[in-house]
Amino acid sequence: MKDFIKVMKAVSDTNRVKILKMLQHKVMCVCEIQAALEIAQPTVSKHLKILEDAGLVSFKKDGVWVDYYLTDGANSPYVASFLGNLRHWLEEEPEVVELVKRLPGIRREDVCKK
Amino acid sequence: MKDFIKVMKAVSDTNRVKILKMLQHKVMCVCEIQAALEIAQPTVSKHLKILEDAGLVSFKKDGVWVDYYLTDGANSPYVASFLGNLRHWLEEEPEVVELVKRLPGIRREDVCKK
DNA sequence: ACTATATATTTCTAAATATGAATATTCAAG
DNA sequence: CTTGAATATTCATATTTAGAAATATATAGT
Repeated sequence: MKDFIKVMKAVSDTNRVKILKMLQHKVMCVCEIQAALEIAQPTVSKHLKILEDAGLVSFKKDGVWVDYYLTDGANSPYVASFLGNLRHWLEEEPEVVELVKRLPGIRREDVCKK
Repeated sequence: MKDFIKVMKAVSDTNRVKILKMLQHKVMCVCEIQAALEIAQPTVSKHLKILEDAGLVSFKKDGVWVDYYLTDGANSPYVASFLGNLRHWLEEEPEVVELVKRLPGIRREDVCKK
């Protein structure tokens, strides 16, 4: 039950859902996500930790950058089911459409290293 | 997005998930649910309202009693998908197994009207 | 109409949560 | 081994949420 609730709670926040929707399109580092969502960097890190604890995302370090990506949900039926459904869910949602449209223009070379 | 989050939040609470799991087995009135979960009656009513707002349950008045039951999720893909999955999810969960086992013994004739 | 029972609503409190500012850590480059 | 950039952690605060006690509403039976 604990694991189940953890996953559901993780996907009960708008910003976290937006992160998942973006990660459907490409692997992203923290500062890219930050730029896309326009929220503070620590807030992004915390959201990512919650998503990771739930088994929804994972990361790979690449130098200074930390690349986050969607998991395959192999160790949680809830995660697997959710990520599968999310592929077609919220595709028409204005906030998501807008985000995804801006996604190609958000590259770490431009966005970070201010 | 709003509706989506509403459903996810609704299913992010242990007691509400337990209510849904019980309603898979039978229609229940508020005092039966209260007896099963052993929490205060206003708390049960509030949980039921949250579940209803999310489209997960509905109710039918029967005299003084209010019978709650699972919806078919017809007006929300999120609800439909979730309730479908929940049928096989958490079936082995000790808390749920225990609850369901006690379910036949919880009848309004015995439980209410103290 | 009066009473008793089932349910809903209001109100308050404690705990959980999202957020950002400040700070710490990590890592690559010089 | 410093410096600078990316990320994580800590801390404080505002909002949300679960919970129950008190109260209100509704309905059946008398």
